[in-house]
Amino acid sequence: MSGKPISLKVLAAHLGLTVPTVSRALNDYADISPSTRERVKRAADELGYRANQNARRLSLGTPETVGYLMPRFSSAIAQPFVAQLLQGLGEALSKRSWDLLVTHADSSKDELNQIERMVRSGRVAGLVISRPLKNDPRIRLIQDLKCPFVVHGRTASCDDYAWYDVDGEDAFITAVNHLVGLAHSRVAFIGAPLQYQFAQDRLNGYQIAISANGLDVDADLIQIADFSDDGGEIAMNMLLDLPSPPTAVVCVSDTMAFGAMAAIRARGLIPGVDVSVIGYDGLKFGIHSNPPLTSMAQPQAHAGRRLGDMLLAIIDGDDPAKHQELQRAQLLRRKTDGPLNVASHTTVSFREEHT
Amino acid sequence: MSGKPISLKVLAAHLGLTVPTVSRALNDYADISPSTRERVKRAADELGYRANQNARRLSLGTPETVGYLMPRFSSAIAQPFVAQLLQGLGEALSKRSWDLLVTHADSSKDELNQIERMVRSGRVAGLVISRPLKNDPRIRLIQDLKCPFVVHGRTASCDDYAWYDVDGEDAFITAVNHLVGLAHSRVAFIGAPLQYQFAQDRLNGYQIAISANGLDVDADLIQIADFSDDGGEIAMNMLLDLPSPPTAVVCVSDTMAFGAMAAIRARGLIPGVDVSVIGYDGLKFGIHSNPPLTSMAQPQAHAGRRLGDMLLAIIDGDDPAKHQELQRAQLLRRKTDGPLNVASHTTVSFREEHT
DNA sequence: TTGCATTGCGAAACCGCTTTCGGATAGCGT
DNA sequence: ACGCTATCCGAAAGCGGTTTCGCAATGCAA
Repeated sequence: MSGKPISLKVLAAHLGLTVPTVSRALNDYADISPSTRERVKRAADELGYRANQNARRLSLGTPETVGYLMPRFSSAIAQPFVAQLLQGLGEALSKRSWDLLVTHADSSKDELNQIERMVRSGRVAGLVISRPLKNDPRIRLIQDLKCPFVVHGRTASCDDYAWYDVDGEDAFITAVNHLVGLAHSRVAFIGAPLQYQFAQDRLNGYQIAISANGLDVDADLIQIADFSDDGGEIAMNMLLDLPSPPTAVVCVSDTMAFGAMAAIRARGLIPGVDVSVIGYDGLKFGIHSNPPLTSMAQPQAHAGRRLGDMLLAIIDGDDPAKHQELQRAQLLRRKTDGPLNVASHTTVSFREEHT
Repeated sequence: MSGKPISLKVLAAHLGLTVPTVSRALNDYADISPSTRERVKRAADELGYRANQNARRLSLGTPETVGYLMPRFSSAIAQPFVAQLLQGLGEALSKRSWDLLVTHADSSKDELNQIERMVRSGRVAGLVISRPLKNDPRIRLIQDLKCPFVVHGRTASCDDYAWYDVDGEDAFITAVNHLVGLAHSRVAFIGAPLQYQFAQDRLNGYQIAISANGLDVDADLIQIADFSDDGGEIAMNMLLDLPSPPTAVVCVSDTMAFGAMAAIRARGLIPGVDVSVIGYDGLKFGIHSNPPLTSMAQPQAHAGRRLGDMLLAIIDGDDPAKHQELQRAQLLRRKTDGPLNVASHTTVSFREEHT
């Protein structure tokens, strides 16, 4: 079980057979007698033979590997989903013993170069990308390269490729409806730059739900900021400085929601009492925030598994357009969604009159 | 720039040269005239030639790839460091355009099988593993396989291989000293199962510091639990149920500390006021916990970079034993380390007298 | 016994690239 | 004119597998 890898050649010599025969025996070809097939397999086991994958893949013409491009984060806090996604992806791929290659790029340009190299050099048979922009250059490039891929998320036009996404529009309708049901009428939105499609989808859901509930879509209540906790904090401060501040806010991510809560607490207000907050991601950490964050939850490991399965199917020849999955997010109630607090509402109005 | 990859053969035909000549031109061999070398490189650029890596690696005899084994987590909350570590690893490897393979195993047995397959099949030229046990079977296996590797962490005897670790003993001495400096005399320890070397190291630091400060090492104040937030909560409850509970506690991870804080708050006590808490990891999220968690911080991306550099050096032939790095953790003060609170101390004593 | 299909394996070619080796051409001195 | 050394490139072999093809040995029927 130790030492240097053993090649097919020495295995064959050991058995008194030729290399191709042993190869076919191991791969269950019909033209090898059952007896020698068994003999070969037993010997392979005993010697601990493992086919050299570089040779095998060269011959097969496929790398049996897919690549994952780690998203470039503005804030380190946003990364917890990566490990779970990778785990799910790995599970799906390991069913066929494919490999998972992970890369990270510092700039968008780097990223495009990396993609081009990975596929043209035959390193990967498919790609998974996360968090696409509305019009994502990576997708165009990968399509040009005719490389199978799946997108974790969607772009503005997403009819001709495979994707797995959580329905952000639906989730924000759910979130807003929930808050309106708690008697809130001034519900704000804290979003990320709209170049990200997910940011746009969630904003759409927000606006749809606001209108559907007979409320006004007040542009002041829509704050777009950096996709980070700091961004959330800044956005929330803008909202609280409004003449007529919101009594509830929905945020495009838990991370931004954490920042928003910091801003709320900094003014002596209590998230979930004075201002309700709903995040998005359902991070486990939310249990430990102050107070525990209500959020729209989504299963990341499941996303990884689905993405892996879809990609393999497409590599096998499936039509990518047939593989489009929209998952619904679940409202995960913790402690930051509360009924409209009339007292703090008037306090706010009071403050408003004196500024 | 599009379509199917272009092979060396068609490049050569395009140039009216032979395959080996083109290959050597691209690889800067001296026996190729500068003029044809330039001509070849220009043509390669224009046609977007990329050497097929499977072929190249087969010929070279090295996969130019290293593998990372994702740790198996008892709790999904424990994963945030993975993304940063991978990012750092990727950076180090990309300097030589090596690849990073990531795998995940469900069981320890699976993990050993995966390791064995990865190295014997020539998929990776080296391995990185995280969080070793005191006597980790993975390390023995990898050594048997004669595969270069680096460990993120250490085992009980760690003289003969390469590792990068944060000095947990030192960190806990720092943490305990800090708390004692705040007048705490009953400082507890919340730890993970001692099969993990890091858990042992941190416990050692705790015990050393307690003794060095002239305090008694009280076995009741040492709680070992599952390495998760729930574990931390259970452990803290045990401590608070003690006849004479601690006024401060150090935890082997931020995650466990979050759980501990939940237990503290559940009793109407305030972390950092009634009971001080110091975590370990310095997670960004700690800013948003209730209250913000004081922690022993360590830079994970830096760890990844160093691990990558070390592994490459070892693959190049360096003596693994020469590559052993101990990083110091920094005390990151936030809000859970406070001076001994006499009021709550007596409250506790009061409670104690009446049970 | 001959004839014919089956069975079971070896021979050869190939995947795309690298590297060693040898030979043709050019450049130089004499 | 000759020989000699450099210079530059082509020929061939090899990395470790897979796959197509063909042939020898066996089985069976006639």
